[in-house]
Amino acid sequence: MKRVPDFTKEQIAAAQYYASLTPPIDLDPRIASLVTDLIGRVADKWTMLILDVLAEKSPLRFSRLAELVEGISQKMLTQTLRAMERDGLVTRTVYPVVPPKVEYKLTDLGITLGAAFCGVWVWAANNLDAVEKARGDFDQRPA
Amino acid sequence: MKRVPDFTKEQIAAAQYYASLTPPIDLDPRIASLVTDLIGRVADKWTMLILDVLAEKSPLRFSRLAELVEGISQKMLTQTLRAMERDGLVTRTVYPVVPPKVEYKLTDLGITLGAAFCGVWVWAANNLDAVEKARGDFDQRPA
DNA sequence: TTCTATACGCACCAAAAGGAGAGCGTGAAA
DNA sequence: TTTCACGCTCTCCTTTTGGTGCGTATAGAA
Repeated sequence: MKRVPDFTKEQIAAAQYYASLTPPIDLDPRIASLVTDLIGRVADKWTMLILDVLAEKSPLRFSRLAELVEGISQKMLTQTLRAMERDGLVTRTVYPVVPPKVEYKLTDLGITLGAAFCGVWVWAANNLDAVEKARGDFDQRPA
Repeated sequence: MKRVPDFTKEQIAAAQYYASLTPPIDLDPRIASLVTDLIGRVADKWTMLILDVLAEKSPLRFSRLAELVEGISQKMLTQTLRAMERDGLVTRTVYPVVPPKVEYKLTDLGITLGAAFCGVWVWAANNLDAVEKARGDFDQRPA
């Protein structure tokens, strides 16, 4: 995630090769659309970022999360955490003390999703320069 | 992607184990924020779906893409394709014929991004039931 | 001559996302 | 007695997103 695991280029290449060679298994279109929906839900900026900080440090209280997830508003934090809880990605534990104390923690499901996203973080970190260059070239181009 | 490659549970587990054990490499925060932005750009519903169909079939003309990416409007298709082109994920080739013919094709960069997202598709396909169950349980819970 | 196919750009509008800020309950500290 | 901490919720309000429909250029077919 923000910590980039040291997959070697060989490992990444192998994974890509693997994916490219695998014969397509076409899913039941009903399932495919459910998967698509789920991806839409889960491939969300704030979800990814929260997943990231919770993967690094867990459990975390609400206010601590608000500090660590840079730029998130209270509203979005609450909203996203609720959705993640509903999807079974985090647990929410309320301690009946005053002032209130609530702890958030990744479930096993959440951890595996974090691992799955890891590939995208790695890609982004590795290809940042390429993307920036592409953008520069594109913007330079005549209309 | 929509075709689910047959990673075994063991391979996925290995990848997760790998990611969990890797010591954190904290990035330059400036880079981290760029990566975050890039993720936000790229982890978009339509981008992922377009990436998906282009990974399966390429090159594709605009109107063919519009048919294959279910539910996308012309406007969103144009917009997303332009952004992807700018980011260096697809190439756009215009044939000066009439009626116009334009072909879109993934670049190498686009292909590797598709491979990176593959993990998320696999996760979604594998954990669809778990998520649905979690949602059911959550919705059943008393307020 | 009229019609069609193609890949858009543009203007308009409705809906949704998301930010800012106020309020709330309560026990302990000052 | 006032203040503060914490984790929210609720109410505005602005910004963004995204859909719809119309216009356009032009060679060839009918």
